[in-house]
Amino acid sequence: MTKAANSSQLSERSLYLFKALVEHFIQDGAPVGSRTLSRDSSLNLSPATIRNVMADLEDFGLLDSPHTSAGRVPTAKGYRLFVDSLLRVKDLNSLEVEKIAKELGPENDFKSLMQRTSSMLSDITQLTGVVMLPRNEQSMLQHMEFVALSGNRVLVILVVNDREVQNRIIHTSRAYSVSELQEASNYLNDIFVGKDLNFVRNNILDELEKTKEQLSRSMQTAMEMAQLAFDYEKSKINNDELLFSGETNLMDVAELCEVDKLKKLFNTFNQKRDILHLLEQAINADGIQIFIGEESGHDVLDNCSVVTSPYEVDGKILGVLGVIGPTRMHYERVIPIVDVTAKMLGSALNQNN
Amino acid sequence: MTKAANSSQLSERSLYLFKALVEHFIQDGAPVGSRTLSRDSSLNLSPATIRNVMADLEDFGLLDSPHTSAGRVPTAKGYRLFVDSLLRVKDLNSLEVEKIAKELGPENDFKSLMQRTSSMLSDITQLTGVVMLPRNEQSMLQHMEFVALSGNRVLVILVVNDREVQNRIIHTSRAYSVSELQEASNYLNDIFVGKDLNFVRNNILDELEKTKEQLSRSMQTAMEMAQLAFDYEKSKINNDELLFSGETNLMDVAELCEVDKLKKLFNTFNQKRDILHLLEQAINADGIQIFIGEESGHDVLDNCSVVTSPYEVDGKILGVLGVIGPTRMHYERVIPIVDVTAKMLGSALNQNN
DNA sequence: ATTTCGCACTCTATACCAGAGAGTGCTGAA
DNA sequence: TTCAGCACTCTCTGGTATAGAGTGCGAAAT
Repeated sequence: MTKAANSSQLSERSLYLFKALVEHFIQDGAPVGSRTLSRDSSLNLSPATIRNVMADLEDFGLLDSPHTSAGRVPTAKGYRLFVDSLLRVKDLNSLEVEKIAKELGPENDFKSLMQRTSSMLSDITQLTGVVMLPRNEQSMLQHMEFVALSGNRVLVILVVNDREVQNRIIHTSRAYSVSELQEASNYLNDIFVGKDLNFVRNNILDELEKTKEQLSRSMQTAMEMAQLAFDYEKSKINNDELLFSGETNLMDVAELCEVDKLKKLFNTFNQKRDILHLLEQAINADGIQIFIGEESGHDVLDNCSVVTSPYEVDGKILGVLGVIGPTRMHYERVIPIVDVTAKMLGSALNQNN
Repeated sequence: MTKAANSSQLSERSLYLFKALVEHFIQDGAPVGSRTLSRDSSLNLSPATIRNVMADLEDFGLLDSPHTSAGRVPTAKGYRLFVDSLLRVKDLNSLEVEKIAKELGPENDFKSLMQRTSSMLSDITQLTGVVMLPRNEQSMLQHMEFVALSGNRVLVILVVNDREVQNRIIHTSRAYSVSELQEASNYLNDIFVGKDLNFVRNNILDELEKTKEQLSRSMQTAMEMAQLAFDYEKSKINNDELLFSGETNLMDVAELCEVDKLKKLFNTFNQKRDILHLLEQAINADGIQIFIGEESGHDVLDNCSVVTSPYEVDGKILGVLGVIGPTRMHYERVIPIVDVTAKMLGSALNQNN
C-alpha cells in the first residue's frame, strides 16, 4: 500500500483533522486528544466523531498512541505526509532575510563564511546547524607555492577554488634552496593551474615523466615536491568536512533530554561519518530534502528530522547544508530558512568571497 | 585561618582518615559513612571514633555532608589539601607512555598535532581534553606571500613559527598583477622575516614611511598590502585558540548528568572565553596547576576540576593544555598524564613539526 | 583522656495505595 | 453518519508507611 494510495483513500475531512493534530502536537509536544481537537478545529464535530477519524488515521499508520489513555502522536510516516502534502510553508519575514544576508556578508573569508552559515542556521532555528564543506573533487587548483622550512621540510600551500587555502608540510630527502623551490613552483603552476585537484593528483607524475627528456635540476625538484605533496594528500582523509553548531540547542528538546540519548547523538555528530553519509544522499536532491525520524536509517536519529538543501554556484552543486532537530519541529519555518540560506550562501560564494 | 594552619593542626590520624575518605569517595562517588571507613581503613577504630574525627574535619571545612544521614563528601578545600599534601602520584605504565608518544608522532603537521593531543587527552582520561594554541604574540614571521585572486582580492599567506600557516583574503582598491605582488612580498620579506608578528603589526607602516623617499611602484603596492593585511589581523580576534575534545565523556559523570548543568557547561566550552581566561592563569605556573571546583571562579565549573600544564619549546612557554572533569576525578592518574603530555608535545614541537 | 557503646533522631529512598484526570472504544439511539 | 453515554485503561499526583543509612551525644569502658 503506497503513501499516495493512503492519502487518496482518506477523506478531505480526515486530512484536515490530521493536519490540525500535527500542528497542535508540534506546538505543544503533548499527545493530542479528541476533545482538544474537537474544541480547536473549526469543524463542529463531537469528540466521538473525531475519535473515529483518529482510529482510521492510526490504521493508516499515520498516528500512534503512546498508551491507551493518551492522545495521538504523528508517526514518521505521518510527518512525511504532513510535510509532503499538507504543509504550507511560511514566507520569511524581511527581518529574518536581512539577518541572514548580514551574517553571510562579503567580508568573510571562505572558512569563516562556512562557519557563520552553520552558526547562523542554529541561531535562527534554535536547532543544530550543519554545513558540509565543498568536496575536494570539485576543487580547482589556483596557485601552488613551496616555502622552505628548517630541517629538510617544505611547506606546500595550495590555493583552490579562488578562495580556499590548504597547506601541508612534507619531509624531503634533502634541503632545497629558496630559488629551487621557486623554480619548481613556477614550473608546476604553469602546467596545472586551472586544473581539478583530482586531475592533478592523478596526472602529475605522468605529466612530469612525459617531459623527462628535458630533465633539469628544477624539474627534478618539481618531481619530488609533487610526489610528496600529493602522496600526503592521498593519505589524508578530509575529516573536517562538516561544520556543526548549536548542538546544545538540542538539550532543551523534551524528546531527547535523556542524557543517554543526547550522548549518542553528540557522538554521532563528532564522528561525522554517519551524518556525512546522510548529507551525501541529499547532494543531488533538487532543493530541500527532508529525512524524518527512522527514514534516515540511523537509530540515533529516531526522534530527529534533518532538513537539508544543496548549495551551488553557477549551477554547480558544491555541498549541502541543513538543520538537525526533533521530528517535532516547525517545518513551515525551518524549511524556508534552510532554503534561503542555501541560496544566499551560493551567491555569497559566487561573489568570489 | 590559613590552609597551612589547618592541616598542621590536624593529627596524623585525622589526615590519614581524611585521605582514605577522599580516595573512597573518588572511587565510588557515594558519600562515605563512618562505618565504611572503619571497615576499610587499616586502623582498627570504631565508627564512633571515626565520627568524632569526621566532625573535626567538617569543622575545618574539609568535609561536608549533603544531609544529616548521608556520609561525608570532600569540599573544594578538602580536595585542595588532598591534592597538595596527601596525594601520591602514580607513575604511568609504559604502555600509556607509549600510546602518548605514538599519538604525538612526528608525522603530524602543526594543527593536527594539536588536535591529536587534545583527543588523546580525552581518550586516555575519559574526560574532556583541552589545548590552548600558542598565542600570536610569540609568533615569528617566517614567510609572507601574496596571491592574486579574481575581483580585486588578494590572498595573504603568512608562515609563522616555522610550522603554522595563517591566511586571509583582503580586498584591494584595484587589481594587482602577479609580478607587482611578487615584488611587494619580496620587499616585505626582506624587512620583516624573523620578526615577531606583533612587532610587524606595529612597525610595518612606520617602516614603510621611513623609506618613503625611494617611493617606487612596488613600494606603493607593498604599503597597501601591508596595511590591509594587518588591519585585518587586528580586527580578527583569534577565537580558535582552544581545541576541545571528548566533551561527551562528561555526560557519564553522575555529578553533572542533569541536562541543565551539562548545557551550561557545554555552552561555556563553546564560548571559549571563560576557559581561555582560566588557562591563561595557568600559563606561568611552574608545571601542573589545578583548579578545583569553585576555585576557578566560574559557577559552571562548580563540580569540575581543571588540571593544566603549560607546554614549552626551548624553555619558552607556548601554551597550556589540560583536562576538565569532575572534582571527583582520579588525580593520581590524571596529573601525570597531563604532565607527560605537555612534555611530549613540547618535544614533538621541538622536532620542528 | 581517649575510645567505644547504646540510643534517639534525622533524612532519604522505596513501595504501595487511592483518587483524579484524561482519553479511548464501543454500543445504541438520533 | 453523527453523537451521547458509559465502562474501561492508563498515567500522574500526593500521601503514608517502612526500611536503611548515618549522625550526634551522653555515659560507660579502657
